[in-house]
Amino acid sequence: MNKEYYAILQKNEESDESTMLQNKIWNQNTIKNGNKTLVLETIMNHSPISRASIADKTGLNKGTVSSQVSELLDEDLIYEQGPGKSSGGRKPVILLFNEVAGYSIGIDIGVNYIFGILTDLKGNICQEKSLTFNKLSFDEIKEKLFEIVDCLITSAPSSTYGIVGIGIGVPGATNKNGKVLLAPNLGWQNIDLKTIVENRYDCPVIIENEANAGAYGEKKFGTGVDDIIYVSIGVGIGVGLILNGDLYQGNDGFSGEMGHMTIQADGKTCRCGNDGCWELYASEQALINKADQFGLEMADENDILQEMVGMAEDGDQEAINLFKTIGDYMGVGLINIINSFNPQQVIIGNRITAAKKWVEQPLLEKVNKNALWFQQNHLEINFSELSGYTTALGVAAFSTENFFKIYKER
Amino acid sequence: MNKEYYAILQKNEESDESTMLQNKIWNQNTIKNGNKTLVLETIMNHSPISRASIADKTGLNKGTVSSQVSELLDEDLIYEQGPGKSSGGRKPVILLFNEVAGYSIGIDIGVNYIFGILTDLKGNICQEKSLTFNKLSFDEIKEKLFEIVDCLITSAPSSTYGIVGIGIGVPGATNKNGKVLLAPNLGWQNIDLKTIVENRYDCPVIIENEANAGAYGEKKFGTGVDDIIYVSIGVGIGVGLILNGDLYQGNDGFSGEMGHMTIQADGKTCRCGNDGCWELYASEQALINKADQFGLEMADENDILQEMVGMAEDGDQEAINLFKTIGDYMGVGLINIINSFNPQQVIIGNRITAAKKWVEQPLLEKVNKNALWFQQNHLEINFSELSGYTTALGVAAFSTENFFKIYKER
DNA sequence: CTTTGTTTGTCCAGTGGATGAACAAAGAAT
DNA sequence: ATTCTTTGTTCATCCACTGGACAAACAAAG
Repeated sequence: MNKEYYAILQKNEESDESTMLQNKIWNQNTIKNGNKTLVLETIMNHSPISRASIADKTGLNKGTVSSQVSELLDEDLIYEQGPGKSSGGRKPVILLFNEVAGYSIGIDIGVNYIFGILTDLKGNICQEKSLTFNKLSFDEIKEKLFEIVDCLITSAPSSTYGIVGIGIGVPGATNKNGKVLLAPNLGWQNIDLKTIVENRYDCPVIIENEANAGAYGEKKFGTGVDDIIYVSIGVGIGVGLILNGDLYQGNDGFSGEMGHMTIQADGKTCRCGNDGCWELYASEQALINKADQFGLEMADENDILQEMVGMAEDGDQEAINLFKTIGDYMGVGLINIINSFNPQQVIIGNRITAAKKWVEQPLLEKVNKNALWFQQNHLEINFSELSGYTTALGVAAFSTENFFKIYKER
Repeated sequence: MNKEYYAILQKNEESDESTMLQNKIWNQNTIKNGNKTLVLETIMNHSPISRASIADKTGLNKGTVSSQVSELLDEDLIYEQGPGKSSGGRKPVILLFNEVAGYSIGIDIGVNYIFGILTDLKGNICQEKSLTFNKLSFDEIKEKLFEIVDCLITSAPSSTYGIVGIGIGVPGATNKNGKVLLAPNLGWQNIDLKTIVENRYDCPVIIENEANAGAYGEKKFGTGVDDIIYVSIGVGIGVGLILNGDLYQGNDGFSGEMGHMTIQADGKTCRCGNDGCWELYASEQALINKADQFGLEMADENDILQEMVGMAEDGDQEAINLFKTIGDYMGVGLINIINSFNPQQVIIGNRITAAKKWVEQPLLEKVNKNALWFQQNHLEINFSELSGYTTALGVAAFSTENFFKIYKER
């Protein structure tokens, strides 16, 4: 099987040499766009705010701010709310970010569901739509996907910029060109999803791994710190890395495959060919492997977690102990992550959050006891609070960000 | 012992809140400095080069290039070599980077040695000086350090900018303010090395962890790819991370403590308190722990590696097998690193390179067999070829870079 | 109600840097 | 010897920011 994958991925070599990046030169345009972006960001982050306060906060000249604000008003990215409270002089004119100047679509494709949201430019959810399925082919899933996107597009209010982008998160490895190289749990291999979707809809499309999207979502809508590790634990384990404030994707886009990190060198062999992989001990796989001990040998793999949570809720001590063991092993992998990255925040997301009640304590105890002391100084370990929305919000935010990036570089 | 460390590090909390970064505004000065730097970098990377070629390559206007070149000549950062070969018209004037306009000092402080180099602005080594010692106090080491720096400064030819900076690499955890928080093998705790050195010499001082410095050295003087993991294996294991072309230091500067990554969850307990740490199996510690089996129980810890290498050289099968086992375990940790970071290059450095002959094959086999296939597509695994110079070159390059950074922001 | 001082936002001449075109110098090709 | 190329400088022009002047709007004090 591995050889097969290798062949698929080899085929996928694309000559990236063409991207010989032109050294960026600096001219009046650079400075104008830079300052315009600065003004826009100041308004986004500090509204309600007046022209005078922007000048004060950024250090820009009042005249400069005035002219940039005037252009932003023309472009409908901001609007004037009216006079604010005076502080002893002329009343300021309050400026606000016009978050409904455009809309973004975020799609989370799971193993047995598709979940889509429509957000405004600030990330507020305006509409959501989901459906579940079971073992569909790619073409069938594609139809479902189109159905959801169509529905979300239709529901979007009319706006200056319309749908600024579609972001799609998938449970698998994606490359920088928007191809899904491998999504084992969906049975996808080497699918050029970006092109397929872009051909149907007339807007930029971004394809991203589910854990990376989740990490970005947590960065955008969480506490906003700069070094965040998002650990997505479901049937497998994927990790999204926000380092120095940016998503780190790796040389080919395959970073964060920490489910296949060895934590038990002489342990059982994983389907990936390695021994003692973390996800054998700390993901749903650990539950699935013990399913028969709980009389669940006939259940669908996708249901076992829920069944076990039910049993634990009912006080089944064996189920609770199994969760405790899993929490302990989760801790082992998290220690590796913490010692490697010295992050400010580790966020655990995806389906395992359903078992938070039983895994959290053992996990925290393990980390607390065994991670290097100085790593724990400014460290937070949380379970995701965006619940099922993390991935969809993340990819939607990706698309919005991309829209502004294009705007900035114009 | 851990509690003790904790206290030390707790005390070290400094209010970083003051660093409320003023949003950077864009004005004519930004654009001028930006273009000037662009011209300088083009000359550094593509010399010999003429004004016309610079304009061509960068996209800048010929007039702009001319005026920037004129300033750079005034500042002595470049010089005119004379006329070059004509390609059918007027002969170009060849410009070259003036690498001897200043000098940088790089110091590598090891467990039982200090090694210092003097480099020009391009990183060419002009002078080196080293000495070894055994179990000295900090104050004694400090004196030795000053002695070496004094000697290097004296040996520097006179130049426009003189000594542009001193970089020091230490085997321990450093924070962003140049304090050595913890260097267990030197017995140092919470030492403000940067201030101490800066008070004696009138130039910027940079303190960096030895593995981070090594990573930077490999980036600067190696193939120059963007995602490099430098694995420094000596008595412990430290890792330096170059991600997206920049050093990643972590939230507090403690990234890369992968020596304490669990690879055997039920393994032996490490001095750090965790179980099954990588460095117990894949560093000199694995040798030291078996020293008595080879009749080396009386040897100094620092000499055991060399002794064992000698035995292996002489064909001692048991020693060779031990190295093979270590190579195999090195592979286990490298797999974790590769699956986590999807790097382009992994470089193994520090003392273990002495055993390359025996550890390399087992290591490569292990990685080849057990790392995810698609991670191996564009992956290189090398042993450092800068040998003992890696760390010193890295910190010297840090200092040079810092000089140019200050120059740019001026 | 009037006066005074403050705050907000606009306007405009001035400054600094990039640009394009013209130009001179120097050399190759025919 | 003539023509075409290439290189590097000069200069008028353009463009964005800056600082200061200014008017409008307002609060507070008398």
